[in-house]
Amino acid sequence: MNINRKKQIIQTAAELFKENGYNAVSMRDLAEKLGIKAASLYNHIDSKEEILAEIIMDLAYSFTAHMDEVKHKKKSIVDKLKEIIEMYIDTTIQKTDFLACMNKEWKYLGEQKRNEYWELRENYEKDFLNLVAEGIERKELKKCEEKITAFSILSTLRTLYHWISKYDKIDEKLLKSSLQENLLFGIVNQKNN
Amino acid sequence: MNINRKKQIIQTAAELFKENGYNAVSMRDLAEKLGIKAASLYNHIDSKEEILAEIIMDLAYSFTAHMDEVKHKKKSIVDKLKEIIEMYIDTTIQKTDFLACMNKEWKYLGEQKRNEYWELRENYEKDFLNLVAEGIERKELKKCEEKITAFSILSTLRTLYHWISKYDKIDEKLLKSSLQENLLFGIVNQKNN
DNA sequence: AAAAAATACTAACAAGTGTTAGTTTTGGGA
DNA sequence: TCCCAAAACTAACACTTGTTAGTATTTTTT
Repeated sequence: MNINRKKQIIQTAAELFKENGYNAVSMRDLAEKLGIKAASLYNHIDSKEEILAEIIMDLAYSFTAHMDEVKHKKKSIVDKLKEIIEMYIDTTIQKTDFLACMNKEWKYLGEQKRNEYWELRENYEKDFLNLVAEGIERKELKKCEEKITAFSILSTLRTLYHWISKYDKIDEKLLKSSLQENLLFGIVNQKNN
Repeated sequence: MNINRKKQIIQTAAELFKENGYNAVSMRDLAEKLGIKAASLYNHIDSKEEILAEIIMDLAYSFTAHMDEVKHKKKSIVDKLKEIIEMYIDTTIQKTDFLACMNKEWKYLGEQKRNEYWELRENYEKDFLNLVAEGIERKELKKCEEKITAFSILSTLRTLYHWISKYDKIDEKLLKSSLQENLLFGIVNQKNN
């Protein structure tokens, strides 16, 4: 069992799932893109569902790990938020297909993995929410509806893959600084008011 | 042919599509939720694809219509953006299921409708982008990467349905003002810097 | 070069898909 | 009450789905 072949299958599956959605991609589609027959896939993987789990779960854990790392750092809340944004952008650029699958196809994980994933996701959101709340307490952030604020930033980050795959050339630094500026400081020129 | 029955089918389909995705919902699933057999659906609709088109196309045109209306108004850019945000929130609240289908299932429209939809969507984005660009010109908005800014706001609006269906009680006014504040003026308390 | 292991293949399965044809039931207007 | 259209039904179709069994081929190890 060649592990590289398995990785290749998963990578190819991620591309297809991102483009067409998990349910619209058949094992025969996947096999064809790899130049083999569908049945041959089963020498390397157990099921279609397993492929999706392989795509999603590691990535989900890496987000959790990063959040756990950041939240205990001795930094301002604004800097923590910046770091989270930066990490999300990095991951989106480096693992576009995997991230797209995670954020739009997780519903099709088998029940067990889906629950596991969901817990990670909920905790990530809670941690994010807590950061916002703490930022308000410390008066680093304006008073605001924490849930709405958290949602709005996470929405942008989670769908970033959509825009990134539209353009083939991305100025990573520009993207990071622009997004941080927009999400944290807004877009209205307040000097003129 | 009772037109109310057709509307009922489309509404029920929208709920299912939003929840499980177009491809994961079979005509038998849809029929069952309506208390009939799958074949009976075809007394009211021509195909599964038609249902999706009925869900999406009207809504897409209403967004285009609203944008056409707003962009020629004599208002500040900030107020135009506020109005667009407000309209998006209204629609998300009133037609949650339809909007969810539009924003996450449009890929499964038949080729013709898909192209038609795509054009509307691209034009909407272009108009939005132009508003941002004009705002910068007029110095109402800060200098920024217009594309990134436009993307970031539209992302939030497009995935709002996701959050709204999580909570059953929404303070509409609060949601509108909070989101406008966050998206346009940012979240960082700049008085303290 | 022989043996073993990995990976491809063909063929087929049971179940599920959207849809059609033909028939029965339902319900409101003459 | 009879009629007719609307809308439900049963049965079946052709096709696609994920997956398995069994076999051939290729690659690696000895």
